[in-house]
Amino acid sequence: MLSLEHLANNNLFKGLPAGDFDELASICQEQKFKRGEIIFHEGDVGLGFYVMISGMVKIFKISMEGKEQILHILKPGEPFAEVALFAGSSYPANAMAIEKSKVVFFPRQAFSDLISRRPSLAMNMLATLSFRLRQFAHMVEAISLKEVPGRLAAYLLLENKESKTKGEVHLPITKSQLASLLGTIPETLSRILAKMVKQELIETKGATIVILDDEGLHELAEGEYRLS
Amino acid sequence: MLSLEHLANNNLFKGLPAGDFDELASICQEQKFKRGEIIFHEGDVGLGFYVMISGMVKIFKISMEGKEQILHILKPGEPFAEVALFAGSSYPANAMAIEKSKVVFFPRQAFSDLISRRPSLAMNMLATLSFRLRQFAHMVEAISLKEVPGRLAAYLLLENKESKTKGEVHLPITKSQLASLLGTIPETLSRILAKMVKQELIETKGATIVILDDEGLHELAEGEYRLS
DNA sequence: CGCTGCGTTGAGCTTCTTCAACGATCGTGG
DNA sequence: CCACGATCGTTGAAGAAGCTCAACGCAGCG
Repeated sequence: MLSLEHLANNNLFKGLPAGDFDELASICQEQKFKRGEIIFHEGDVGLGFYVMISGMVKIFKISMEGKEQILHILKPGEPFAEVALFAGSSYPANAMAIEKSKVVFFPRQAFSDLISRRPSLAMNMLATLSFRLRQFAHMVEAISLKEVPGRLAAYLLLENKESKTKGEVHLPITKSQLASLLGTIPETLSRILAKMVKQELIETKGATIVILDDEGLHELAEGEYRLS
Repeated sequence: MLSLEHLANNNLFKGLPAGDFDELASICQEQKFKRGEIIFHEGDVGLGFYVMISGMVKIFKISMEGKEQILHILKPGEPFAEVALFAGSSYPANAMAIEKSKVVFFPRQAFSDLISRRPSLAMNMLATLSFRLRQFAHMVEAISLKEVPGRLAAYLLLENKESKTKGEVHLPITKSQLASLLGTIPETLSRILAKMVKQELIETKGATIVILDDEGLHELAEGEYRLS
């Protein structure tokens, strides 16, 4: 039996009767992954879904030529691979731990049973999926309609908004991974960071980025301005 | 009161007790839109969601410079704008009728009540959203990892698979709209179609495209081949 | 200490977009 | 029924953004 206190605060399980946690605990199992370990491949049969406990996981696609596009970076508390539960039965992308990670795995059938008995759980899951859809719509817009400087600016502003240290963004992932998340390659990202520094929009200290010109970044992100 | 026979066959409502249809009919309303009419704008408060009855609707984003990216093309039977029901309250993109269209509108609260009382409806909605997430993952992959010829080839093969007339694809939308759906512009699409014709992968007769080399298109779509 | 992965920079090239012009098609109103 | 305008589609030439390839510095870790 597994301690699921972490999960009680989780958005997905909010409002769930206490008794149900025991039932959940009896059907789920903890799994650990080392940095770089694959959790599942695209196309694998989806036997269940996961909730992050600690560490960090990336969901990504990879092309024939080896270029990678990260779809999500998952942090503690977030569920992933829920899609395989409700539509089709295979995972739509790959998942890899990008640091040592601990996750909880919920087998498909047992969870599906519970969800159909618990309207609040179903509603929470609907909210989760809807949120994901929003993120995806945003991602498609960014990749298709904005140039790399705009995407980077939007990313920095978003990270800054969610960070405690206003004005200083601590990149949670390597710059190579960030490039892949933004739909570009490390070389391009590096050049654009350099340009932003030269234009005094930001300063870089390794993995920390200091935001000097918040308004300038907003204009870049909105496409009102360019980094010529 | 509205006749909802069309909806009984709808995936979303499959398995719903007959009595619930009366309840649904009492809360929903029919709406008509002319070609080119806006159904809602991105950011509008989402008062409910829609199901297509007839016609065709596009969901799209638009950039500062006016470039458009189509996220979905909706055909009869498909629901849209469900996201606004469950997460946030605003529509995440714009919707426009691209032909004369009829839709049914379901107000938020009434539908939300019903869904929390009907597990099967909740499960169907989860399946719908999950399917959308898959589509989006696929779209991000295509736009980010494939070049335009690859995306076009993938589109043609998909349309052909879902069409009755094997080997002949009837484009359901204009080529300009198709360009926007594929994340490019009409000029580029036109040039690539011309190249594909020259390489005898396809033939074009207006809005009909004849597939001459199915395997060649597959190789293009998978990135194993290029249209040099 | 050396290896490996990360990050940076330069040069050249490919793909795609932009801008412009023009032909074809379609729907509509006279 | 024809004529007109609007939209759509095509093609050319030029330019820009980003990618590829290559080289190299650097840091962390075994």
